[in-house]
Amino acid sequence: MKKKRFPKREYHIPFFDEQGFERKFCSNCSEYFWTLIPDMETCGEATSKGCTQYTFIGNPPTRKAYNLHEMRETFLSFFEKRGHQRMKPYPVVARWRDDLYLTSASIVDFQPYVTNGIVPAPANPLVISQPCIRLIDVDNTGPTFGRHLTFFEMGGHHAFNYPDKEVYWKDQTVRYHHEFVTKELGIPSEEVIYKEDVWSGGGNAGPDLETVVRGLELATLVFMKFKVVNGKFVELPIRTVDTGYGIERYTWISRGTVSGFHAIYGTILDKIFKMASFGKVDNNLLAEIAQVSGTFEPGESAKRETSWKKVAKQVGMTKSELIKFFKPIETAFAVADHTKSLAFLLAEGVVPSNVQEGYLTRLLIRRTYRLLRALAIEDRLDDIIDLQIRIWSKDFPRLREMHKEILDVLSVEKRKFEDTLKRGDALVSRIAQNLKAKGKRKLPIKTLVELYDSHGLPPEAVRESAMKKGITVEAPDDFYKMVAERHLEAPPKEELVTDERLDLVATLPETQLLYYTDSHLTQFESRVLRVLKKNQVILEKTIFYPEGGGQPSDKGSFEFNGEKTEVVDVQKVGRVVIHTVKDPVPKEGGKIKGQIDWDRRSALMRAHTATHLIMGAARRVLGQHVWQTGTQKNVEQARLDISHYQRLTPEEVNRIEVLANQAATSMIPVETQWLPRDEAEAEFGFRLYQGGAVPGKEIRVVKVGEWEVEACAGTHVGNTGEIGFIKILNTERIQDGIERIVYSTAHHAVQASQAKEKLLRQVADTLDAPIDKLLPTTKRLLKEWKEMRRENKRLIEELAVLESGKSIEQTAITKEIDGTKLVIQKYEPINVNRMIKTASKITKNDPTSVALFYGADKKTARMVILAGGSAVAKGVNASEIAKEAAEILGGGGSGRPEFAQGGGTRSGKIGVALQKAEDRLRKQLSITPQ
RNA sequence: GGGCCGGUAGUUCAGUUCGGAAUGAAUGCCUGACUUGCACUCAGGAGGCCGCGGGUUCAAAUCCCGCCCGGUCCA
Repeated sequence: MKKKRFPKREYHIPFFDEQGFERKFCSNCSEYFWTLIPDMETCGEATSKGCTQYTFIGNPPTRKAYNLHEMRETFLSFFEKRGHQRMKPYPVVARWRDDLYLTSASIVDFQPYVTNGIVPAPANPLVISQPCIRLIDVDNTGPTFGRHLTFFEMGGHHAFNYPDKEVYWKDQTVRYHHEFVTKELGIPSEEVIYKEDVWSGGGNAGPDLETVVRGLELATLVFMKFKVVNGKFVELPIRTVDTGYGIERYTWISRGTVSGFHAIYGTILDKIFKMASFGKVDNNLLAEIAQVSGTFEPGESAKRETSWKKVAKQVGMTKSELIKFFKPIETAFAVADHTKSLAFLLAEGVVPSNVQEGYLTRLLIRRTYRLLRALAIEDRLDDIIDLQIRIWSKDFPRLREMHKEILDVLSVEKRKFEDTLKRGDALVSRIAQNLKAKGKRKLPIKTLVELYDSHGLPPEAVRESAMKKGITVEAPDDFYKMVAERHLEAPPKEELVTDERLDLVATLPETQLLYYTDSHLTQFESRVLRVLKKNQVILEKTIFYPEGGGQPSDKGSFEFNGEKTEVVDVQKVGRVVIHTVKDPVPKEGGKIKGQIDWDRRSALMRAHTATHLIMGAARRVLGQHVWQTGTQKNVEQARLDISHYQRLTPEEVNRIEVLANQAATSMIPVETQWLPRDEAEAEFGFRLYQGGAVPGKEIRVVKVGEWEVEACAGTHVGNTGEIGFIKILNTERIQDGIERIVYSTAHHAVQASQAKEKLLRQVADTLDAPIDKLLPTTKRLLKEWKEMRRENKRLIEELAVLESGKSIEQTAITKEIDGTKLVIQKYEPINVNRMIKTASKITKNDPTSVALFYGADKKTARMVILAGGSAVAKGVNASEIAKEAAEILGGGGSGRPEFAQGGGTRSGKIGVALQKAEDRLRKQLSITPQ
């Protein structure tokens, strides 16, 4: 595949000519780059293709050494002094976006509304140091000595160039960067290389320059100017300067330490080393490896192997020597990084679960746990997280605020994983035991895949357990591909529903939304603007709320020209509200008088506001990690799904219910207002986005006093007092980490309580006990029932003993057939259990006997045949007898030679069946030579 | 949101493929023997709505459908 390239002119800026930069072609990696050194042959980046090595280890090019805090501050104030407004960092969880879970770059903060022009930039130009999490680099964190991290800060200075307002573009961007690294940091100009590249992501693209110093890429200067449409580049109206300065990498290069982790995590890394009892690490050797670590190819395991070999050769070690030395260090590196990611994720209130960012977090926790286990310090996870919180909360105080919750969530999650591993160990042991019993020594690949997919056991864990039982485990290279294949059978269906009505309404004016002007309007008049197919009516204005935000649409009626029609559904398409009506349909241009079903609407409004109250209550009871993950309001009941890391206890539910009702009876006014997006975010924070990402320039903020503030498009009561009464009916676990709360309001809540009371009364009536004695009565009945059952069992046993003795001879027909005693006995009413027990006793007492017991009523006939040991030895086969005799009864039968049963519906034929059984028995005895 | 695995004695699990006695196993518990006592060992015993509700069948822990609960993988 040929690499997409932009022509030279996209990169050729006046600054390069002014300074004497020349464009060169790297003979090694075939990339173009700009440099001040005329005879430079390779690009100067320490890539896996081996263009060069790192030359800053032990020899930093900057004027002084910075720590992370200093480097961030230096970066921010440098740009602040040059006209950029400093922005506060956004959360690492991108709640304002529905296309991303985590903040992976500084530009993410301003997408899509700023970059597509819907919302003006909060400042222009601006500068920010944005904490980012990139789990895509999880495998490369460690082996590349700090080049890859799951957690890093991206320094970004951004400029948004509008058609009518140019801020700055390529030339100035490069000038800023160059000034920063040379003047501010003191790196000599000729040490700075600018590599040409093509950037694309998130549907946008543009040329970019990677800046490289002494082998290490430090920043990427992206000039976002295209939109990718069907694989082609289309010019964007707004051109965005999107720069990414790796604050950690600048810190590293300024210190010249043996790894980036040493530069960023100094004391934390020391402590991890100490916990893992590393002793003295040979830093000279480590530095040697670090210098060539650019060779390390990010990516899958096959490439990794060759990378190890290459690195080993360069430092003059064998591969296994290298691994033995470096593997634990690499693991400690990854631990330092991952635990920082975790601290930030959990501080944002992410709850580990099996969905969305919760799942990513769970994977990271489990991975970290395994790394710690490899170092034999899995019990120190808390201590390390604690260190991270202490160190970084100086710059990010939220970490400190969430300290307790972070550790709580972590301990629950850790316990869950330990349980999984313990269960897994037992399971693998049993499987291994079975394999050994069958004389096998290898675990089948299929089992290995299933253990991972169904039980969450990675191959290493399986190997560990299986080895103890002497079973070997080999994981194929394409193991995870095989896991993926198991999921291929049901490919996720991709539905791309484009509403064709969007085109139809595009030319129409925006519908005036009267339900926002006054949510308590019940009637209105409007002109009919347009009538579409299928009775779809568009008005100038409406009080009908269209379905959205978990709130169903209003219903009601239109009156026009003395006629009346029913409104059955209301949807919002684009900026227009579409009412679906029954017949008759009003005419375009005519007037209608509309009325909504107020009982329905007011119930929905109460439910919606109640949802906000419960949300506020849940957060107060359970903690700051509680977020809304879904909601649905209906007239009779509503539900709210929230993130929480444990099952809700009945006590917690009661407390939530009490708090929510207190909020309701406190008569809190509900205020709604439209605010510019950035203003709303600034005032209320990202907690606004409970219902997920909200589109648009202005967002509607619904504020219930100090209780709860959310961005919400729904209709609400004017005062919480209107809700009256909230009753939580039920809670259930939707996913791991997501609890659903179901509730009703006002008279629906009363009705729901009454329904439960009715049930209770019915139970009481059935048991003929008063309600307040229900519990002891039920307990007593259950106890008695158990006793009776036991007594019944005992009696059958006792009866069997008695009957199998002398007494049976008085009632049963006994026949002597060739030394075998056939005992035929009738049991009515049919009691199979009793037949079996008695027959069993008889054949045990007298092994020469065969018991043929039967019973029949109007509907069915049953037979039980048991043969004693010596009868079986003579050739008696009860199973055959049962089968043949039961056929006559129109049913079937089977069993073993000494025990069988059968039956059928033709109970009238029982006599014939018995005869058949006896015939068969005679035959069995006669054909056996004796 | 989709897939997979599981729910049987207080606990950990066999048994479900192919319907036919839960003589279930281990451990824990109780009683007794041994012992100064404990532990060990031995003998005996108690302990099961086979997750819930339907269906099929002469017969369901087992097959089918629905639900509940837990685990896990993927997006």
